[in-house]
Amino acid sequence: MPASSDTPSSRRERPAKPALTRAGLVAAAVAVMETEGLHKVTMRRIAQELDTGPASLYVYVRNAAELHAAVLDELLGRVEPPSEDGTWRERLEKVLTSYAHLLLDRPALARSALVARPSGPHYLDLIEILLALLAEGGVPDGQAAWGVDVLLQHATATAAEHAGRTPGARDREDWHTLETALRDADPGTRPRTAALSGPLLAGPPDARLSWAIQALINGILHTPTP
Amino acid sequence: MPASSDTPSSRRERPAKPALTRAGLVAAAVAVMETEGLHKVTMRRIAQELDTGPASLYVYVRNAAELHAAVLDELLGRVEPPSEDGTWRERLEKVLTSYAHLLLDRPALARSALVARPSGPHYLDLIEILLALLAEGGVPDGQAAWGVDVLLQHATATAAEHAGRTPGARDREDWHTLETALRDADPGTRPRTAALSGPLLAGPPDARLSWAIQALINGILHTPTP
DNA sequence: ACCTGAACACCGTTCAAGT
DNA sequence: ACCTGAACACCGTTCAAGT
Repeated sequence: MPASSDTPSSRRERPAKPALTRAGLVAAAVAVMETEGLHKVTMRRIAQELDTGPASLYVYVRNAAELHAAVLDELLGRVEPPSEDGTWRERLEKVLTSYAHLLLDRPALARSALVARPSGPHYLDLIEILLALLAEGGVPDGQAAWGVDVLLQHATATAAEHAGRTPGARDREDWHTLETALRDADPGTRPRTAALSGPLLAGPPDARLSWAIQALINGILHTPTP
Repeated sequence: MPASSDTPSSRRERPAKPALTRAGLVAAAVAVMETEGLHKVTMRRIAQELDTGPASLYVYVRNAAELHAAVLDELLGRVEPPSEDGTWRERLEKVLTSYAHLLLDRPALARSALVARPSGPHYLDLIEILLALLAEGGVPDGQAAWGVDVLLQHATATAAEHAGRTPGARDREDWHTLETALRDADPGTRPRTAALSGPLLAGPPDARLSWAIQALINGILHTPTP
């Protein structure tokens, strides 16, 4: 620990540049993500945060994508573990909802989770938890294995999808465009869309997520693998 | 028009720079995407293709994301319409499979489809088709409306997910990392994962997609909306 | 081994100026 | 109105050189 030779708060109160480690790098990246969003988690920005040049980071991380993946896994550590009481279905829904909300609050991370192939320890923990709950519900092994993928994929995609809907977001317009396109569908050429524009757009995200999770569970439970 | 003082096919046979239009811009973008991939569809690259500067494109398109969305919608026009024969389930699966394969062949586009909020005419056509098929199957309106979202989301996410698995891909490693992480799961700490690592990884993409679509349909069919 | 300054090869977007 | 050169403010990654 070389953080020794400093007189009490010398130059500008900076806490004596700690040695660079992978953990420190990831921690800095998480901090920047929480305060400024994932789009600021760039090699250059994090390097600056750590008082070095971008080239230095490549000692600990293969590329920028790997850094984003590490940030994601860090966050996955905050998924709430299954509660003690309730049916397996309720507990399963709770875990997935907790996961979804984590991402719902971090739009850009949700989008990156969809595109990255997570493989960190916290992601593996999450898979184990979901498999255990499905086993508890008596879901056959093969269906459980394939089902976990579908469940996580849906929760992630939903978070990424609704991420743009928040007040201050850049891409609110995209939503508005789709909304009006559906609402203004011509009953002549697109009758079903016109008739269902209400339900297509209706429902708070939470209600839709909850319904989708239950529908997914029902499907997984009742559809044998080949 | 300063392109006048040319003798028949002067300088390098270039076919007399056609007037710029939105359609021409999108066509150029689609061409570049098909030949070089979406990551080459940048404002600068397309501008170069059209013999102009990047600033000129902003007359027809608000930003790069809108250009990508236009390319996506163009491609959605190639989804196969439902066949005449077969049950509604079979026809529904075929449409979704056709959609998924379109994206499976274009990794980067699949990823962008997941993150963009499509609202083009071809996307609306697709929604109409899916709603009609679900109606034919007797799926209640509310469930059909919410179900369409889940079905499209799954097909898109699956395409994006398996996109990286192709031979020449950059991110093959991501897959390999997850694969070995699952296969090497410690039976002590992650027993379910260790036991199911086979099924978790098994199955050709087509079989998994087909199973998931059927599971989704079953779930949608048997889960009433609130 | 670890670290880094500097460079390479790109981006998207804006804006003042031209036609 | 439409178009554009040039600039602004960024990127990721590599590499030769330093310690």
